[in-house]
Amino acid sequence: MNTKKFQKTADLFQMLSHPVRLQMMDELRKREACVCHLQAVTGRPQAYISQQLRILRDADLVVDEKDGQNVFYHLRSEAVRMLLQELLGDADVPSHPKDCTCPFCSS
Amino acid sequence: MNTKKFQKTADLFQMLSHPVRLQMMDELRKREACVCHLQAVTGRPQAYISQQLRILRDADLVVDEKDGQNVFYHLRSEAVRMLLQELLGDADVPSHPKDCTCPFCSS
DNA sequence: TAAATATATGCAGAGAAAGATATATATTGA
DNA sequence: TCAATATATATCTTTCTCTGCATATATTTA
Repeated sequence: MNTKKFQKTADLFQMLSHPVRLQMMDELRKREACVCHLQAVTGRPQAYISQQLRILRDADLVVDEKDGQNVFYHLRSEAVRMLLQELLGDADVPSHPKDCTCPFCSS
Repeated sequence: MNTKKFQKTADLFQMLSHPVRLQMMDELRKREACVCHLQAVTGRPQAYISQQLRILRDADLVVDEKDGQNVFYHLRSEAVRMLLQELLGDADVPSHPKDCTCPFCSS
């Protein structure tokens, strides 16, 4: 059935139709980031970020990579990166929130 | 606030995260189409199609143009057309359902 | 003019899905 | 042990989706 093709595409759009997930992915296209960084950037609690990351991981939109204490996430799909590029414009420089203790922010 | 940028983009994705609306837009990128054509293509009742078209119209994704008895819709945003191109592939030839009485199908 | 057709719109209700929040526990590494 | 993270669960609220039905309007045709 052709319906499946549209359903699959609709599911992808569903993943992306979420302001916080979008903000997280926008941050991720600047540079890989750990949970605490995304916490600081979005102002959301850790459990919330973890939940959204799991949703993104289950949808194959991000990949995680453990490095010592931290788990760093980065975008997986080049197509999604291009989508974000088209709709959000060029990637900004990475945020540098004061209340983030990740290696990037504390250095 | 930056939140608005993500919200706006999320709203666009929300519009697109709907299989029937996607199917309708997929048909529209092949050729302009009237309500009855989209009815035949999707197998949905007229009121349903009109409702979804209004949602798409309110989101500036489609434009309507009256021609005699029929109202023809076409895609408005080139960016959305490119999105569909990227995610759904090349546009197919227009559908030609038997139970459609529109000028294109009855000729 | 009367009837048929195409379309738009509104409303109501039911069910499903999504979102936010809080909490508790487990794992792992420094 | 502490800090970072993952995961599970529960609840509450909101939004979406679909359907059905009724109606209004404009246009075309008989």
